Amino acid sequence: MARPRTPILSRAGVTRAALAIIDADGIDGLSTRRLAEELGVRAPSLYNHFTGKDDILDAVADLVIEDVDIAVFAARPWDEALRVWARSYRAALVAHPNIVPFMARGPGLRPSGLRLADAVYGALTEAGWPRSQATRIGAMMRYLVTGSALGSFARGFTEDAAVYARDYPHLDQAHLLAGHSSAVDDGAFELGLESMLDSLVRLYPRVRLTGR
Amino acid sequence: MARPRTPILSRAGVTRAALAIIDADGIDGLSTRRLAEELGVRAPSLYNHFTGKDDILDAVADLVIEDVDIAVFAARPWDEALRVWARSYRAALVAHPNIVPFMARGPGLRPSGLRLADAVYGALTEAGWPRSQATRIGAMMRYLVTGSALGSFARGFTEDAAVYARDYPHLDQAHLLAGHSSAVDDGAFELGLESMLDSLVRLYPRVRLTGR
DNA sequence: CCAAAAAACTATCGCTGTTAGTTTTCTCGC
DNA sequence: GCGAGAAAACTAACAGCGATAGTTTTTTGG
Repeated sequence: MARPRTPILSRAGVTRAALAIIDADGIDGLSTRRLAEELGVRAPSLYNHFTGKDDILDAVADLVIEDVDIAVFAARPWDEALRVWARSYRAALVAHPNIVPFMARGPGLRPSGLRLADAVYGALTEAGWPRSQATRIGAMMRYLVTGSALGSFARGFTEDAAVYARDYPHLDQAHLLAGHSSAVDDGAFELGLESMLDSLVRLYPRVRLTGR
Repeated sequence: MARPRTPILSRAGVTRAALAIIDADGIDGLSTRRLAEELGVRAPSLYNHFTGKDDILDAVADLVIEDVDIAVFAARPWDEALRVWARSYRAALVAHPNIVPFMARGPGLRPSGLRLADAVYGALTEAGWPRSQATRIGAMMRYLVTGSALGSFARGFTEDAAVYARDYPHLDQAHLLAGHSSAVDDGAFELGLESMLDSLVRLYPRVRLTGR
């Protein structure tokens, strides 16, 4: 087959198919050949639409981030908006957990990531936060969101509980139930989120417009 | 060469060499052949000491985590110990940033990771925190530490500032200087750490021994 | 209408992690 | 002290990976 009358591939279609594979089989399940096959095409054809695999993964990351609610910054006070935004950010990542390690690794210059940073920073400075603090706050919340989306704490405790109990006396059944892992991540995220917001609200009057 | 009179490889030696490669060239720079060459050996010999590449990476992760100070939990009050531990945890990761994405990805059952979890959980419950809260607190702090160690926020803004300025009006020079990135990460981490500790100290009297 | 770009292809490259099977050396039980 | 078996290196090889070069056909634009 040479060039078809109507194109088989498109960036959007390839990106959606890649996300579906990643959701189903993890990031290692995505190979260019597998992706191409799913799309009824041979692997090198992908290079007519993407510069390489990283380009595809960047597009997938952007697709996931598009679901984050940044409009809330225009509609609510800064603290309330931060809460809504952080929860929506986390929800978008948790919906596609297998892509998170890639997003955590190569952060840089994806358009939707920059849109996120710009929205948070703009809203905070507009509310009167000093610029340096606004940067820190955005970064701090990002750490919590990505950290909890990686879901790193409780996962892995799935095996036989007795194995651990012998060597690590304080870790008991509560930790070891695989079913509890997402509840732990949820609770830890909410605890962190409210702790941060609490401190920020308390800090706000002292810092507003004073340039720190 | 068949079996040598004195073994060339050891788990510790391979692990150290692997960490050195990762520190120098990132996680993608580590291949079994490259690692073997560095050790004066052929790649398959590694499989006499490790079950596979993941086994090597697990060992590297353990090696890095060994530097985290968990003894402090026996010597200081819980809140002060948490602060020291979190900073030491972060410092250990920041010293080897290239391994962090791997550690964030596969968290599970590495011995030193479990030792960490056990120490935090034990110290907090001993101080009177309810078990469920102790779990959440440990996870929450882990999110902050790993998130900030990924250093994901400011990195990537290294290119020409003008490119961004056009599309993202709120992101200005302050963000774009590559040299500022680690300062941002430091500041955001400290802000998050103190926010969390502040809230926990405030929560403590209400929650102690009451079972939440 | 023709040249150039676009979008598919085949063939292939070098690299990866890993396995199989071989050889030699060390270690341990009798 | 010796024989069996484990241990630790090796060579050879496999399948799969991302990516490139070059080909063919179709669409598009001046």
